[in-house]
Amino acid sequence: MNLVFKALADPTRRRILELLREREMTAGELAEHFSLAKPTLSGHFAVLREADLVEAEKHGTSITYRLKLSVLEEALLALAGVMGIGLAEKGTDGKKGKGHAT
Amino acid sequence: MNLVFKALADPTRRRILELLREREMTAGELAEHFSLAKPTLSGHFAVLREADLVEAEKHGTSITYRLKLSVLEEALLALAGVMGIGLAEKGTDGKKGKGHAT
DNA sequence: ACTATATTTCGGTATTTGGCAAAATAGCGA
DNA sequence: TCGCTATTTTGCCAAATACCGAAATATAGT
Repeated sequence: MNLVFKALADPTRRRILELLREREMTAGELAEHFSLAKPTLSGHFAVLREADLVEAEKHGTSITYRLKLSVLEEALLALAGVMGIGLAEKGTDGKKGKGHAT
Repeated sequence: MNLVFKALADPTRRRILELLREREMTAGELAEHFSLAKPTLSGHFAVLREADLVEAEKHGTSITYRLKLSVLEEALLALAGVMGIGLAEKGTDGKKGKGHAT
C-alpha cells in the first residue's frame, strides 16, 4: 500500500493509469501522450509495476501495459477504511465502449 | 488534489491523519506517537496543512490539529471517479464519542 | 521583565526523485 | 548476421524530501 500511494503521488503516473483505464497500451503509445523522453516514462512504468498497479506483457518488440484496477481499488478502500471514510464499492462500471474484464 | 496525493505518499503523514481521525490533537500529543524530532513532525504538519487535509487552531501556547475528513474523501472520490472505480459514499460513520463537525 | 512551555523556522546533510542523452538489450525480417 | 524498431538500463545532474539540532517565536504565569 505504501508503494501504491508513492506511485500515485506523481501526476504523470496518475495520468498513465487514467489512460490505461480506457484500454491497454504499449509503452510507445503511452509515450505519445506525454512530452517526456522515453527513458523518463520507462522509469514511471517501473514505479507503477513495483506498486503492482499495472502489468506488462511482451508482444514481439513492444510491451503492453494493462491497468490492475483491483489493486488501485483495494488501496483506496484500505485507506478509506483506516481513515473511517465510508466508501463502498458500487460496481466497477467501467470502460468506454468495449465491455470486457478480467 | 495533487497536493493531497503528495501528502498521502508518506507513511508518517498517513499515520498522523489516522490518529487525527479519532480525535483532534495538539502538535505535542501527535509527536508522542512518533520517534521523530519535533521539527520533523512540524514539517509534516505543514505539508498536511498545505494540502488542506488538516486545520490548525491555536489555544494558548499549543496548536490543535483537526482532520478535514471531507477533503480527503473528495480526493479519494475524485481519483476513483477519474479511474472509473465505482466508489460511493456510504455515510461517514465516524468518530468515537464526541460528534461534531465543521 | 523573566522563565517555562509549545511549536516553528533556520541551517545543514543524506537520500530520493524526475528529468535527459547515450548506450545496452531484445525481437524481427532480410 | 545485419539492420531496424521498441524499450529499458546506465550515468549524470538539479531539485525535492526527510531528517536533525539549534535558534527563533509566541504565549502564559510569576
